[in-house]
Order: sequence, then structure tokens, then C-alpha cells
Amino acid sequence: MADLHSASPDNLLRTVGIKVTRGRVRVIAALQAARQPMSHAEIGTQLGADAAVPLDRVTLYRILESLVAVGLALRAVDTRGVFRFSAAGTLHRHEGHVHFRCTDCGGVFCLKAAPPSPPKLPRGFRLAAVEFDVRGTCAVCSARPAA
Amino acid sequence: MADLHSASPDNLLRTVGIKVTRGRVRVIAALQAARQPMSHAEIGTQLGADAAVPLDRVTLYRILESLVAVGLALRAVDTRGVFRFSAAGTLHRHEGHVHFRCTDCGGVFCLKAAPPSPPKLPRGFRLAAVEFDVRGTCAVCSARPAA
DNA sequence: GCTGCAAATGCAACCTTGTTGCATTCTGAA
DNA sequence: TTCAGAATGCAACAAGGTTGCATTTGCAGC
Ligand SMILES: [Mn+2]
Ligand SMILES: [Mn+2]
Ligand SMILES: [Zn+2]
Ligand SMILES: [Zn+2]
Repeated sequence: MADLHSASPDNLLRTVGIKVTRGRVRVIAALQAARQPMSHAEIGTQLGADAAVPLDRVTLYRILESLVAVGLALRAVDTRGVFRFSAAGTLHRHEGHVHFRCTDCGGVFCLKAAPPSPPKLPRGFRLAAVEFDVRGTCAVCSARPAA
Repeated sequence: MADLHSASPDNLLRTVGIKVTRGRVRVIAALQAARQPMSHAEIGTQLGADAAVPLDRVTLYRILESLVAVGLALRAVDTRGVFRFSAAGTLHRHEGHVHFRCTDCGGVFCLKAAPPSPPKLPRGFRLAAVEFDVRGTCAVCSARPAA
């Protein structure tokens, strides 16, 4: 089982069955190279900097949306209310375990615990999604003195 | 120190030593009456609805800021990246049960199920909050034909 | 290698959330 | 009652995020 950062963007996209486009490849590569989850603005800046062809702002949003939808990226909200994205992988299944979100750096960490089962709903209610959100500060951010 | 659970907005404000203004009193009252944390927009809508005198949008932000600063309100970021505010010292506690969020009407419903216990964290990680987010459509929205 | 169609993109416009500056009004202590 | 500092209202701004629509592009089928 390859780790998150080893599979090529092209192969990841083909594996999940969505089109391989220049934009998606560039975004996945950027997320894989990142040491921390990136905001939309950070990705846009970096992509605009190291490439002759800039990526449209809206297209970037839609690329991130599509990557999250197929599980190739994870999305979290940092303490300032900004979405931050990190690379995931097809080979890594995220359904079977709980995630920890660092509210400081926006990082998402896989825990070993199994997700809780959904509760009983009142009559007529229809369940669509269940999300167990565990938040706090990761080891790195907890060690670092507060800003 | 006065009991935060039973004090009136006026007394709460006097206790913490900031000025008692019409706006602050109304906001505290709204937060105390709320069954769940409210967004800035929700507070603004409610205050605009049941009062002849609407509250300026910016003033509301500054009121919430001041209440958080003195500890009379709590601020959190929800999964959509929006700040939500709750009164500190209200009687309705939401820690003891799970919530259901209707993705259609936006309503939040208190369920009878107990929240799952937080999982074991890796060394150095610090837990801040655990949120069990159950989403879907409520009874009313499920019954109504899709728009 | 073509062809055709759905998927993806670019662009303009728009919405929401949150902030800043400044003149005016209000609170509450002296 | 006075009045300085705190709070408010209004206008303008900024960033994050979304929507609609015309155009381009990936890629499956031939
Ligand atoms: Mn995971
Ligand atoms: Mn509740
Ligand atoms: Zn962290
Ligand atoms: Zn509903």
C-alpha cells in the first residue's frame, strides 16, 4: 500500500475515474509537496508563481471540490474559518477510522479509532452523512509557543 | 462574582464591567434563549424580526466581539467555516446529546443519543472539542417533495 | 486517427462573512 | 449636570466562496 505522497497525480485521477486535466494534476502535485494543509489562496499563489499558465480562481475551487468528492483531498476548517486542503490517496481508505483536525495548522490526522455508529433518528428523518469531528492541536502545534 | 446562570443581561454586563447598552442586552437575551449556537446572520435576522429597531450589522459584530472578550459569549467555527456564538452560563447544555442538522432547511435538532466518547490521541496531541455531526433531511423536509 | 458528447474550464458577476475609518451618540462616573 | 471615553451607524473595503453561461478539452467509441 503506497503512502499518500508516492502515487502520481495522473494515476490517482485515473484510479478514481475522473478526467486527467492539467489543473488537477498541478493541484494534486502541490498538495502532495506541501508539508501542511494549504488554503485555496496559498495553492493559487504557488501555482501562479511556478507556472507560466495561471489557474483560474473559480476553476481552482472546482478542482478542489472534485478532489474532495472523490477522496483525493481532505478539507478542514481552520480557526479563522478558512478551508484548508491536504492530499489523500485512493490507496488510503478514510472510511474506517476517525480523524483529528488541528485547529491551529489545519492538519488532518488519521486516528486508530473506529467511527461511532449513527444514532437512532426520530420518525421521518433521513440520514445522509455522519461526521465525527475531533478537534484540538496536534503535537507540533501544541509544542510550539502560542502566537 | 454573580451567578452567570441566573443573572439578567443587565447584571451580567455590570458584573464584567462593560457598558450596558440596548444592543448588548438584546444580543445576550437572544443567545440565552437560543437552543443552539447562533451565527451572526441568524442573530441579526432574529433581532431584526422581533424588534422595531434593527441592529447595525457592524455593531452586531462588535457587540459579539466585546461579549467574547469578557467571557459572556463563546465563539466556535462550524463545519462550514462560519462563526457561531453561544451564551456563557446558559441553562441549556448541549454537551450531553447529539445533534442532527437538516441540509435542506438548515435546522438543528437535539437527539436523545449520547455523544460518543473521544478516541485515544497520539502523544503530544491536545483535545479541544469533539463534535458528532449527523446530517440529512428532517421529517418535514423529507415529506415535502423535492424543490 | 477521427468524432461527438459530457466534463472541465474561463470569465464576469454576485453573495456572504468579516473588517476598518470616521463622525455622531450614548453611558456612567465624577 | 457635565463630559471623556465607550459604543454606535454608515460607508467603504477585502477575502472567501458561489453561480451562470459560453467555450474548450478529455476520452470513449468507432
Ligand atoms: Mn484517514
Ligand atoms: Mn441540543
Ligand atoms: Zn497542528
Ligand atoms: Zn429540514
